[in-house]
Amino acid sequence: MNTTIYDVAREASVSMATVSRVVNGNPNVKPATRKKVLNAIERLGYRPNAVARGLASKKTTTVGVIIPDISSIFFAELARGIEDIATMYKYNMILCNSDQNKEKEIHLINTLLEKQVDGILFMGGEITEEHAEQFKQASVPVVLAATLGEGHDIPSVNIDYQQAAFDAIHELIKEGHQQIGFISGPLEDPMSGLKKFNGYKEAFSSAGLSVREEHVSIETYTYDTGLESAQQMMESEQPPTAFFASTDEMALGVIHGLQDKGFNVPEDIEVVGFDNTRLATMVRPTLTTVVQPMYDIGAVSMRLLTKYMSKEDVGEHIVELPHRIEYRGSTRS
Amino acid sequence: MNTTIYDVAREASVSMATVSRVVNGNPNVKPATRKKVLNAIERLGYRPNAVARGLASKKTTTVGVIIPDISSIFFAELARGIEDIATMYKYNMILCNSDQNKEKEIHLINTLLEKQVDGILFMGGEITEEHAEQFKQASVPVVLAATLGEGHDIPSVNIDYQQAAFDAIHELIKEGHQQIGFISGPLEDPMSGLKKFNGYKEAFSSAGLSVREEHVSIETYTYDTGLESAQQMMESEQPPTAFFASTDEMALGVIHGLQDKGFNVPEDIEVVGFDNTRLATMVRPTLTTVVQPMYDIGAVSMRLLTKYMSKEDVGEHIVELPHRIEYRGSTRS
DNA sequence: TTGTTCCCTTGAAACTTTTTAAAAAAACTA
DNA sequence: TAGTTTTTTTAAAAAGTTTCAAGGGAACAA
Repeated sequence: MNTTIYDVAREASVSMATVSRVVNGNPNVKPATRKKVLNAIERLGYRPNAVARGLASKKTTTVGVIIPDISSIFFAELARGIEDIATMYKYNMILCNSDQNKEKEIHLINTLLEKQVDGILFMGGEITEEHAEQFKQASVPVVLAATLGEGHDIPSVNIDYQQAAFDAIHELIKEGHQQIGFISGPLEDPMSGLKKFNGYKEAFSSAGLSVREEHVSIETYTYDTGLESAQQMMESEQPPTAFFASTDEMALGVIHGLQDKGFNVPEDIEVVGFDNTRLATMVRPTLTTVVQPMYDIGAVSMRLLTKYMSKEDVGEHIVELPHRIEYRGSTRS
Repeated sequence: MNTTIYDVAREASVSMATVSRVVNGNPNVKPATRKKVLNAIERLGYRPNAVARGLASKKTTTVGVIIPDISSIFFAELARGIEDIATMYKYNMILCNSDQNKEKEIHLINTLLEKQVDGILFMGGEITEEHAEQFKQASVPVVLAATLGEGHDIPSVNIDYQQAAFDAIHELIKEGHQQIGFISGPLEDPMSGLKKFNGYKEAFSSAGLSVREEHVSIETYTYDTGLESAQQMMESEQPPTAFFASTDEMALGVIHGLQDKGFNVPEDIEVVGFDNTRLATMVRPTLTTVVQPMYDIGAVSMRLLTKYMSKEDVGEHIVELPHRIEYRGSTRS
């Protein structure tokens, strides 16, 4: 049997309430008493029971984190940002993989609420009505990280994906490219898919160019897709002279697909990625990419959540972090 | 205020005990009563409070996972294996980053025990006396994943790192190499450092060769170190004709370092990595590497932990999973 | 038909460990 | 010495689980 606050109280001949005060650093304790209690704690090797504390105080100092896939380099980096800030504010995190599966997501939200987490940090694809409904009823704050909650007025931290994609494509067009391959996964993912595609289209139309359907690949967000799609597009009648990929991993695929077919990057064809994961410098040529500050998004969203949890005043609920383009070897400029 | 089991009891005009039985699937409840209770639960939108349940039952269905760095591609993959199995057995995981810092590790163990986790899955570098002491006093089972607990008799799941490194080096020697660069981080890390270095030395001595000091780089486990160390070694009087790197990330560094200096891989120089992370196929040439089944190590170790937690019989406490070499483009054979 | 036994359900109450509000005691001040 | 203030204690509350006992029938024997 573990020693409880009650044992400590007896050992120090005080009441449990006093022990509780000492443990929680409440200043209304006479120094002599505090010392007595501290000694007893030491002697008995007392370790407070956070579950009982949670029940009594209705605070668990634990947050729930729902993430599509922790083994993805992108989300892993985000998670690290989250955890660092959580630790800083003395929270622990229960981490759950959802695979962006709606059933799982809803189920996880419920599990986390049962466990009485003090807040939820959600990463995912689409936020449906049902999601929004769950969040509304949640009784604890919810923050979205790298996830768009458009039209649902849910606190979130993102960059402007459309603008970011626009900037990248715009830059390529400015360099003289007219045929630019767009390599992406499903558009149902608003952040990785739709927004970037919109940015792509916007850049084209604002330059008076029209999008060629055969230069748009909407498959899966994988290296292999990047590789295959790029090769396929190079077979088309009017092959692209540059590529934009939704993720760095896809961009690596594109580069290798091109190299395998004998093209030189960036001399023959330029390639731009998205995210600036560690992969970007682990490829030859190194990858020019749109910088999405993953770690910061995680950190900022967690910080936002801590504010909600301690009922601090929050300025803007919808945070948009800055983005930029990091020029490396896969482009000429 | 949330609805409690008490509210449900009143609504269904039964006692809390009966509600508890229904919620927990206890069969000793008349179907009619069960239905009444289920209806009441539905009507009130009752959601059991896992904290109260944890206090009463002394089980939290939560495990603690201590990991050096979740943003590392290697550990992220392991974590995914852990979480999948945890989910399968209805556990959640509290994930904590330790940065392999001993103070942090000890502190995290204590925090997790305070939170009354049902078990701990530990990943780290060295297991010191103090670690072993903590684990012994822990009152809940502890399993090491991809972490050596030599001499401490702690359950663990690993591959035979020394043998694996031996196999790789042995193979290179068999192909005629006599000068083989060894690129590693600190040897304090038993698994990534020491064991592999021992395998390297063993392979050399068993072939009657002697290790050249200038062909051994012990720096940090990073891409940049791989890159720089490889380049440096190529300057040495008798440059290596092959490289073995402790991690895939370092191996990528090696390959790019060599390529940047104008060497061809594998024609001029062969390179072998370790781990078989997703990186291995995201480089040109693709990377020949020792396969360490990260996902499986995570999954198996979590499964082992579930057995301990439910007091099942466990056969072998120290599990050693098989390894093999995956031949790809960075070697000639 | 009545009495006894046994099983199935159910409820009452104890228990889990801590926080916290209210009350009491102690210490200090004027 | 009365009045404050500070410190400490008492006891309730948090939301469940679990043990034990008892009620209600059913089945069976007499």
